[in-house]
Order: sequence, then structure tokens, then C-alpha cells
Amino acid sequence: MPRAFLVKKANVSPGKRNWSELPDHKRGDVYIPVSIFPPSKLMMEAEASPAETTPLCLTKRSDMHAELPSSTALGRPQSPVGSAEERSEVRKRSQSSSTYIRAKIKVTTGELPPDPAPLSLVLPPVPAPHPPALSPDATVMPVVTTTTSAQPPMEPVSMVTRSTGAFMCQVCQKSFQFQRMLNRHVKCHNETKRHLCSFCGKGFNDTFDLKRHVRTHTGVRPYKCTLCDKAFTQRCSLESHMKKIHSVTLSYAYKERRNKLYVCEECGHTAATQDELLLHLHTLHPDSPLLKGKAARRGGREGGSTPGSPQGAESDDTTGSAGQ
DNA sequence: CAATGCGGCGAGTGATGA
DNA sequence: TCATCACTCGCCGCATTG
Repeated sequence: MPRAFLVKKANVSPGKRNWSELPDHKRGDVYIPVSIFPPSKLMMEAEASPAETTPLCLTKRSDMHAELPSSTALGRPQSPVGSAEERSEVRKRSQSSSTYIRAKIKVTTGELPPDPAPLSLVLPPVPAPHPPALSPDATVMPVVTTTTSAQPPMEPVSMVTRSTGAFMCQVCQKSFQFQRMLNRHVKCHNETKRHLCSFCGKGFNDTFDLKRHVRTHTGVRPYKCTLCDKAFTQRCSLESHMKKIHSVTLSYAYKERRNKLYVCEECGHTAATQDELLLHLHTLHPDSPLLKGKAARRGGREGGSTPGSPQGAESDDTTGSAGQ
């Protein structure tokens, strides 16, 4: 692979780890961004609210910023918000006056626009979406999942009507078979719940989206190409790579459940089973708040969820994406 | 049964080489 | 300038949890 892939921009600060120089397989296994976690703080945050709990409570020491392995975060210490998405936000904002507006980009304002209807079309004048500034010596803001209580409930944003047996979104007229589908869809229009990235402050409606995003900062790349040393944060990226580079198309039976991949978000280690992951955590990250959280939860639930269960016990994010 | 978690799909964008 | 590939994220379907 001739391309200097992964390196979105040079400008890597001296003294900082350039993870793009590492083979992906090493990067994924070697990189240990977190031991870094102040467990107590982490746990406190995790207690906030079950629903609001940010999956990945990545808090870290103040010099964490310098350790960010992500190519997207590397080399932009000057930038208050270093990731690509921030640049995208900035770019988007700069484009907001132009004719082109990327429809999919959402602006994290934390405030509910007065008029929901044009929400998907209008980019409101954006105040700095989030406390940006991750100055090199700044303490990283904790992951905060906020429910902006000041905001009205969903209904005013997207009135639910039922027509032709479907639940229709009043904002975009999209219809859904189930109420719950609509409820979640409404979040797309409503800035009600924000899951904020502790690294860059970017907000997400979906906890998993945040978790996935955080990997861009932590450098965790669970999906490794078996034919080369490259690794990816998302399975689809790996599959795309396999198809384009190696001409290998991974096919799965219809609705086949792919093997779940348990990912240690602290070092990127992957395990085939949750037990294996737990063993890994006990061995290498005994102080991991994630481990403690799991233990606490198990104690409280007394065998509530089975070890293979992808959720529940894993909502503390010891597992990564992967696998359907 | 609603809420939540997770994976997949699709698309926009950046970086790089030809 | 264009093509290619990787990165990233919004959103949806489905599974699981409480």
C-alpha cells in the first residue's frame, strides 16, 4: 500500500506518538491510551443515569491529548478541536453561507430550534457547539451525556400522527411501522439527548455513535485485515478494504449473525468471547473502571445477564462494535 | 413494551498518487 | 484534475434489556 493511509495530516507534533507509523496490528494491540482513566471519576460518571450513561467514559489525564493515536487527532494540537469531524463542522459552518449544505451533518447546538420543520434544511448559526478547546495542557472534559432538560419533549418537535397504519414523522413525513422506530427517528430532528465526546466535545444522539467515534481518538481498531497488516475501526471499512484491495468479498448468509467481537476499548485487544475479554481486563487492566463497573453490575444483578450477552453487561462498553 | 445497544449501509470528505 | 482508498458519521433494522 503506497499510500500513506491513515495519515490525514502530517504536522505531527514532535514527541508525540505517531501511530500511523505503526503497523495496524501492533497499533491495535499495543496502544494503551488508558490507564489514564481516573477510575473513581469514571465510575461516578457512569452512575449518572443508566440511560444517559455514556458508553465510553474516557476520561484521562491531562497529557492524554498528546497521546491520541488517531490519525485524525494527531498533529493538530493547535486546533481546539482536532478531529476530522471538527474540521468538518468548521467547514460546514464556513459553508453554511454557501449553497451547498451537507444534509447529513447535524449541528450540535444543544438547543432546540424554534421551528422544527426546516431543521433538516437549515443550519442555524452555530455558537461554538461545545467547549472546544482541548489545549495540550487542558484537562479533558469528562464525557457528559446530557439531556437538555430545558428542551421540550419530542412530541412538539415531531408530532406523532398515525395515518395509513403507519407512524409518521411530522417533520420529514417519513413513516414507520412502529412507534418506537418513530420515537428514535424523532431524535434525528431533536437535539434532546447529546452524548458528548470527552476528547473533542462533539455530540451524538446515539450512544453507540459516540462509542464508535471515540475510537477515532483512542486508536482502537478491532477489525484487522487477515491479508495485510491494516486494521479498521469499523467492520464495513475492513470489508471495503478487503474488497477493493484484496478482491475478497465477504459474504454472509441472510441475516447471519456474525461472530461478535469483544473489544477492549483501552488497548484495542479483541476477544472472541466476553470471558476472554474479562480475563484480558483482569490481567492487563485490573484497575479498569470498565471492569469494576462490570463487577458492580454483576453483583447487583446476580447473574442477570449471561456472559455471552452483547448488551447489558456490556453497556459499559468493554465491548466494541462488531458483528452481526 | 419502551428503551437501549449494536451492526450495517450509504454517503460525504480528506489524503495521496498518477 | 481525477481516481482511488481510507475515515467518519447519520440513520435504520434488529436484538436485547429492564
